[in-house]
Amino acid sequence: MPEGHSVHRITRQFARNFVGHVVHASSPQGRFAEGAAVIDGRRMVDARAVGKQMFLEFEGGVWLRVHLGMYGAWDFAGDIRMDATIASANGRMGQTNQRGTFLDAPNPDAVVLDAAGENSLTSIGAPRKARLRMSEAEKESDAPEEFPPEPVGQVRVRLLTDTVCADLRGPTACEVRDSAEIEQTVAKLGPDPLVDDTDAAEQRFTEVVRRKPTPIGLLLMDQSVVSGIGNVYRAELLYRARLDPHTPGKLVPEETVRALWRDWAHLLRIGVETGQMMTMDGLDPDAWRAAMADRADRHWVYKREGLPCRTCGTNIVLEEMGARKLYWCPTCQT
DNA sequence: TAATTATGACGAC
DNA sequence: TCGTCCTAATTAC
Repeated sequence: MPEGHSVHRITRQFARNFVGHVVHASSPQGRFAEGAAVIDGRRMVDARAVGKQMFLEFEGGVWLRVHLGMYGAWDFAGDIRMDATIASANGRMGQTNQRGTFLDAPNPDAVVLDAAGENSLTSIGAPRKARLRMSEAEKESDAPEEFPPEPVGQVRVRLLTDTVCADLRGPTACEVRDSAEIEQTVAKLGPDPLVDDTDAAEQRFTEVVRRKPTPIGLLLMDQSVVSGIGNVYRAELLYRARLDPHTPGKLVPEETVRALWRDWAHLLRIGVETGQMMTMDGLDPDAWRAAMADRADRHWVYKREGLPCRTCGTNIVLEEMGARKLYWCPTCQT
C-alpha cells in the first residue's frame, strides 16, 4: 500500500493538474454518488497531504478526504503535467516494465527539495498524453484512445477537468467534509516531517515515544504518533537504527528516537522526490542500480525473511507485529 | 477458476 | 486479538 511518500506525490499531481480548475465529479461505481454531487462543478483550490491522508479542497469550504488503505489507487489520464521524476524516469520506460523506472530513477544524493516541500510544482515540459497509475508504485502507460476514458472496474470517484481525468478505486476512506472536520482529522495525526519540518515536531515525536511502554515497532506504525510510516518503512527504519522492534518506546535512548525522526524525514523526502522507497541510499551507483533492478533485493530487511542479513549474515526473521509482517535482523538489531 | 496477497485502519469483544 | 472493509494483480491448481 501507499505509505506517506506516495500520498504526497499524488497530492502534488493534483496540485499540478487540478488546483485552479473547475472539476466535474461523478461516481461511476455509484457508491459515492452523493458526495460527488456536492463536489461537482466546484473549483479545486488546494491539495494537501498529511501522512497517508489526502485532502482536496473545493470552493465553498468543501473538502474531499481520501485514504487509500491497503490497495487504493488513483489513475490519471489525459494531458498530464508530469512531475520531474515521472518525466525523467517513466518517459523512457516504455510500457509496463516497472524495472524501467528503477533503472532510470535519479541518484538520491542529487535530490533537492525546495523549502515548500510538496508544494514544489516542478513540471517538466508540456503536458503529455498518458495514463498514469499512482499507488504504492507508479506506472505509466499509453494514453487511452478517447477522453475521458470509459471507466474500468470499481471507480469510486472520477474527477474531471477539460484535459485531465483522475479515477479513484479501492480507497478505505473517501468522504466529503467541512473544514472543521478536516481540522479535527488532522489534529489526531502525529507529525509528518514534510508538513511539520520543525524542531517542535521532532520534540513532540520524541516525547510521545519516550513516554510509552509500547514496542517501538508498533509506535512507528501508529499514525497518531508519527504520520506516514507503513510496514516497509517501519522495518527499514528500525534496521537502519539497528533497533530491536520490541524495545519499549520509553527504553529507546533519546538520541536514537531523534535519529529515527530525522531518518524518516530523510527517507520520506527521497521517496517523494523519486517515487521509490529507497531505503538503501549510500550504496555506490552500480550496487544501487543492481538493487533497484530487483524488487526483492531493494531493502535491508523487508521481504527478506530467511535470507542472510546484508551486514552480518544472520537470517532475517519474519514475525507478526501489530497484525502485520515484521522483518528484522535479530543480530544487528539489539 | 480459485486462492492468495498487499506498502491500513477500525470497531467489537 | 479478531473480524471486517476496500480492489486488482498475481499465482496456484
